[in-house]
Amino acid sequence: MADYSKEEIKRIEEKWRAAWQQKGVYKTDNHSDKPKYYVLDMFPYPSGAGLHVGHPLGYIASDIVSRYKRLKGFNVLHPMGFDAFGLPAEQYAIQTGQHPRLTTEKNIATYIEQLRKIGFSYDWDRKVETSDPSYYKWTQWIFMQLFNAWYDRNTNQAQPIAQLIATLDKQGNAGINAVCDDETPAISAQQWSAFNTKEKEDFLQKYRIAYLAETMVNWCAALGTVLSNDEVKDGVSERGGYPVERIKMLQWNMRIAAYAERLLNGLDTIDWPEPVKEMQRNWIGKSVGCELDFKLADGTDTIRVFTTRIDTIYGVTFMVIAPEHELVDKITTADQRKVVTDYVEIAKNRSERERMSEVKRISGAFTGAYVINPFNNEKVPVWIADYVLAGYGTGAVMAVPSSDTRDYAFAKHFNLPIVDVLEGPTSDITKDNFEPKSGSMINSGDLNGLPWQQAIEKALQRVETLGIGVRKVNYRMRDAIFGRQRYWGEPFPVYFDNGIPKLVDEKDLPVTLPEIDAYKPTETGEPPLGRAKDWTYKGHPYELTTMPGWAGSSWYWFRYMDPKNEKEFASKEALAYWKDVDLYIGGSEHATGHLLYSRFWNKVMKDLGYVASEEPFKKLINQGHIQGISKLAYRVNGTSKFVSHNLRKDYEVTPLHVDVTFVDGDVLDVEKFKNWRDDLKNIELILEDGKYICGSEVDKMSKRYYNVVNPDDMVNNYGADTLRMYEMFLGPLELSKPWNTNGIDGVFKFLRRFWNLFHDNQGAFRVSNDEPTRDELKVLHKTLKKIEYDIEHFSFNTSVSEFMICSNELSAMKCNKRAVLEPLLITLAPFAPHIADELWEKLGHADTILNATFPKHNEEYLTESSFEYPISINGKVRVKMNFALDMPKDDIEKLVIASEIVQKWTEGKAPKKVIIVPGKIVNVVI
RNA sequence: GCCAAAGUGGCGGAAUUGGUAGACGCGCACGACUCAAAAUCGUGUACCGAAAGGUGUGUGGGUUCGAUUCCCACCUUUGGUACCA
Repeated sequence: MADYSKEEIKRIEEKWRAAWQQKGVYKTDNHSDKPKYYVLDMFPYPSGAGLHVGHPLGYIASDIVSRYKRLKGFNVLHPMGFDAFGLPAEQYAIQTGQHPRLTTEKNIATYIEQLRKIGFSYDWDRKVETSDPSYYKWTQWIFMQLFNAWYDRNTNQAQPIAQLIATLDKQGNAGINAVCDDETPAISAQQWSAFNTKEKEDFLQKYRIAYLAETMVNWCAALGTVLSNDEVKDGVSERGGYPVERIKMLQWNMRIAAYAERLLNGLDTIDWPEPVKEMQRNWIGKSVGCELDFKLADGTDTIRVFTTRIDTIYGVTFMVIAPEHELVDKITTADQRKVVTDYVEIAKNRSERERMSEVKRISGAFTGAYVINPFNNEKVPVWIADYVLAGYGTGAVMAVPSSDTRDYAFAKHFNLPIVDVLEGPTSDITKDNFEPKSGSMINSGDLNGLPWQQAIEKALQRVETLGIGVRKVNYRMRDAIFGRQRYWGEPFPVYFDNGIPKLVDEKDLPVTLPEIDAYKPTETGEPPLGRAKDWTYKGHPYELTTMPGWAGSSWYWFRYMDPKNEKEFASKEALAYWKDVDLYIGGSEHATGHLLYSRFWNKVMKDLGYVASEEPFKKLINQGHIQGISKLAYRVNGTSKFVSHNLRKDYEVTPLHVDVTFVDGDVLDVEKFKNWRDDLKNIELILEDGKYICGSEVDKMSKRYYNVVNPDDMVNNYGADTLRMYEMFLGPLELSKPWNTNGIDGVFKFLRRFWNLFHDNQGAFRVSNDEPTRDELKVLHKTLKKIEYDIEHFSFNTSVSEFMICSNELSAMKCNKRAVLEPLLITLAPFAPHIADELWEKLGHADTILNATFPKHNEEYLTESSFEYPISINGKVRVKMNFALDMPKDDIEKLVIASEIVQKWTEGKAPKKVIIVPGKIVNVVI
């Protein structure tokens, strides 16, 4: 006899997971007549804490879509792998000496077992691990392609470096329109050929997409490595929260800025959440304007500024240059020298963090120099201030205090003149409604009277005619730093021959990580790889930094297409068949990191002819985060006493995170708590009503807060099917929400009720072959329609509701008919695969339900001949009346007006108006 | 500060194009079964009111026969961003 009991669930679920594995039902073929569908999850970093209930949220959703698409006749690729290089394993290695590979492998094994228990339809034969040499061989290979490429603005794509060299041989760099370093000089073919090997390579580095350069980097001393901009949050490292400072260093970089415009335009072609697109747009930060020269009043030099508001040039009352600007020293006058030097010194030593926390503080110094405004020949003073950044534009701005809030604040603070140049209702900077992009020009010579947009164009033309500047587009996005002074990452396929960086031969890939004695920098401050003994290539030293975490994840979706290929990163056929990812599910925290870098690498690989699509991920969905509910106990400061939640106001207390497994509701299990740690053995508790009540707060689910809920426990208690459906039932996929198990019983009961539809009171399987009634068919087809609609719209919480409604209705009808239950079971299979295959087998099918066909709903069963109209009076529903759907409006109106209830409200008078919306509503206006 | 998303019962949430607000589930209450409890099943459950009725989707206004849905202003929460000229 088979109840849907705890024991039976365990038996069923294990039975099917074993059967699926043994039969290889999730193996995906690269050859098929069926249309392809590629569903991808953002692969996890395998942390030591294991999977918590938040991780599977997106995986369950993608698994439902995968299974649904398969039932719909698609050949579905649904792989999983691991982003296995990363800092935590290395930090652990530094502390314990344990090789990060061992930690990582152990964690991956845990993850796989946890994932297996939830019944995902991953094709594990396609698993990738970024730290596996057979994988990072190809990460290195792609790096080599990037090293051997430059960006040609004429064709607007990356080109082989050999082609650039050929041009340099022939004509120097004249006529080359490339994205390259700013200070790249113009050279002739003669100069080029006169270069020695080192000079040639140094010159090429200014063009390569992967290149070495002295750049300002975010140096994190505590982690002993540099970090990319997206790894730094609020001046501290995103992982660990250590301070970060800006220093100059020779580093590997990626010329992602070359792709700024294409990365921006591509956003309009992909189906991604608008907030993510917006974040990428902001990150790219395009601004259109011009650069123009201001001559110094003494005629010695010119200072070039970048502005987007050339229309306001008559309002320029001073100029500001960055403290790091190259002309600071030169133009500063003798009597201002001390002030300026002092200021530069302070600005230099202010850490990034201080600068950020002191955004509101206004500081600066006058250089003593003046420049001439080329439009009106007026003399304006030149200041230095750290609100002007050296790295953006030209590091100099023409200050217009009447239309820029920062310039305004600066002018107010130092008592500098302000000249209004815009006139309009929102053009006054002293008013709250100030809007810089509004109004028409005043006090602006021949620009007077023009709206600001037209004034920009006219002023631009004048700049061009005078030959003092050019139109210019600037991007906020910088090139990405690509090296890390760490051990646990991909080694570069690069060695140094007399200081010249060279690529290893392709046949010598992969360059594997050498074994070292300790996972920290050398005594001389070199990266950990400096410890490797005899680690050379043909007698030359290797590059000692490793690639950043995002290297391996910037192309992994291609590897899944053909994961075992030893000759190519993926075969041409596999790439041609799978093309790109149809659905990508993951967290929005990757908006400006992984998702941008992946688009970048994809575009380079497309330019070089390796892949076909311009964009890697056609549709993206951000799943929300499941937060943890932390439990708090309150230690009375300086004592070994803990006070219960509601009494804590009377004491000075420090909250302590308590392991959530010690707490039932709000009540602390005192014994477990005391036995938790040695320092808690002898504590004294101040109770309320004889209990210790804990406080709660919502935190990230993390080991650190002792609030992690493990999916294994949920699977043991309720089964994987219940866990899967419950996570979907919690609410919309995109929403973040704290984990609580309050509603899980409801989902469990639903599955049992569903099971019971197939069984009699004694638990015997009993399904009848009788013809279903029209009502039963209506329930069935209504459900089929709704479930299909919901899956197509990624609204899984409402599908679970619909299943519940359907099973409630069929239970009430005591329907156990095969013709109804069988199609219903197929629609449930993507959500609850274990119970589905079990019942499918009991229905007499030899093959798994995965190979069934998703049933089509039939509108015929859903059409009604009549409708129960809500009759509202002045918009409030008062009564319901049933009318045939084809009844003429006039007849409905007569019957409604004549009805007792309406008569009561109208008091016999004729209503002002009667609105009848067929099939929807009747509204009587009185 | 700026950009984006979101505010609906005791709780999670539903309402697909402007058309019955609160589906579904949890919780709670009552009832059945039971010596009893658990489990299970059934009934009820936005708020005020005995009822008639009234009030209700963050707040205030507007458009409309009709607004959770559209428009304007504001408040709150969450995420992103940090002087980008």
